[in-house]
Amino acid sequence: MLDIKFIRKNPDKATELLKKRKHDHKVNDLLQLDELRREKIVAVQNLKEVKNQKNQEITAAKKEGKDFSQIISQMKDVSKDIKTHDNEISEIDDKIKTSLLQIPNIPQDDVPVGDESQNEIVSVHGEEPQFSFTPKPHWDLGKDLGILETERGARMSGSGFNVLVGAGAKFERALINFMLDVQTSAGYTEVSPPHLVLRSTVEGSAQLPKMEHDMYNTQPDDLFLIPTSETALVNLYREEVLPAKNLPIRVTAATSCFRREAGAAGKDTRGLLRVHEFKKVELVNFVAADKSDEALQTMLKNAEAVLQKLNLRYRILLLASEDMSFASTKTYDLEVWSPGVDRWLEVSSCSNCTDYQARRANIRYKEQGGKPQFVHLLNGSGLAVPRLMAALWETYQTADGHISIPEALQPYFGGEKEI
RNA sequence: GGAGAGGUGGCCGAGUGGCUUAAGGCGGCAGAUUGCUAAUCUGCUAUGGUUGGUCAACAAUCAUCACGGGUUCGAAUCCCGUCCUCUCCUCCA
Repeated sequence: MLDIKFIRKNPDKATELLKKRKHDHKVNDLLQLDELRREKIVAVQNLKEVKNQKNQEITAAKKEGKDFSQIISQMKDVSKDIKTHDNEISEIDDKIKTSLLQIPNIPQDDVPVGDESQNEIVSVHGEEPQFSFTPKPHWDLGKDLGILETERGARMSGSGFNVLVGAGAKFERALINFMLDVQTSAGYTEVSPPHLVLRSTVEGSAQLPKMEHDMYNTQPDDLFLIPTSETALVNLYREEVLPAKNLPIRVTAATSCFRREAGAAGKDTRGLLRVHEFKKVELVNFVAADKSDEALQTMLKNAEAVLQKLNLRYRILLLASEDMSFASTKTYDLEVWSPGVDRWLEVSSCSNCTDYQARRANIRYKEQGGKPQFVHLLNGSGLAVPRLMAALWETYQTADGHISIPEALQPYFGGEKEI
């Protein structure tokens, strides 16, 4: 969430910046609540001061054996007033919090304004692969080679679920190990978090209440299946004050991700393009407030490294203000070229969320002798497995319907060169 | 799942209704002293909110003893609920 002090001091600026996201929030209503809250606090604070004084008088009187019944009868009313005010304040607090949670983060100055048609292509890398034949889409390759079972997956779990078999399953495992090795040698610490998390954890990473219907919830314990390991990783240090010398903290995790994708049925869902359960290597950075711009560039390079080592054609997009996720101030997407489906596929999204998530999850850092302040959080994929695998299969397919193993992956594949 | 014990500041640990603006210790910071990497002494030691201020140092004030309710003029302390930790039993990859 945003800092209400920022909104209080710059209401016009805040409104203007949020317009970039097509977010028409009633900032004035929020500020009125804020003012009311402060009035109430001043009032109740004075009452409590009286209460504390009188309590001391009672203590003294009792010690000296004097009568203090009159003070007590005065205090009954004061205490009642305090309770009334406190209740009102906590109601106002709830409203303010709800309001703040509906306000997205503010885009940075160099973010293009508008919807996804305004996304900027920053750069395109690698050559378009050439074929002497018509390249197959990955679902045909997978089916013909017996390594991807979409029908059997759907039979056991419904549409949007698939089964990898034999070399397909091995390919996925090789890819994950490869990507984790790339990121850990780039300085990331590997983490294996839970896949089920508490409601409060999901709230901490800003996915509730907005995303509730996009997530799988389990009963009777009310645990949520993580839609991305970002959910777990961001919460690693919730409610903590980190020593500044420990920063930056860079963590990576390979986890399954679970998404209901409600409303997306039928759209770009074939094969591995959009599934309910998939594996992804995630990158999360906790950095000092003045280091997050730089960290975003580094994180983008970390994600790109995977595509480069696999010799894939890809491009970098700078997302427009309305296309970014709620918490982000600036987001780069990585899209890989997938010749069989003849499309660019999104395999990573790297965002600088500044202090937006940290304020909500209360993650701070502190210089020795300094004051705590909120860390800046960045997250990015490094990368999402199914679409990357689709692009690899399609790019590396051979005329006789096989798939050659990219050189970088061969060590993870027992030295084999072809499926 | 069953039985029991517990949750107090950065850490240890006292505290069974007002004398706690949380004792004492450890650690940390600053200073004093000492002929040396030690000892001793003194002071300081959290977070958040609100108000005042050249919104920066700071000052005042309120809140915070796992969390949320309740009883009371008054709660770290009593009552209820929740969460977590430990021990034993049960179960189990």
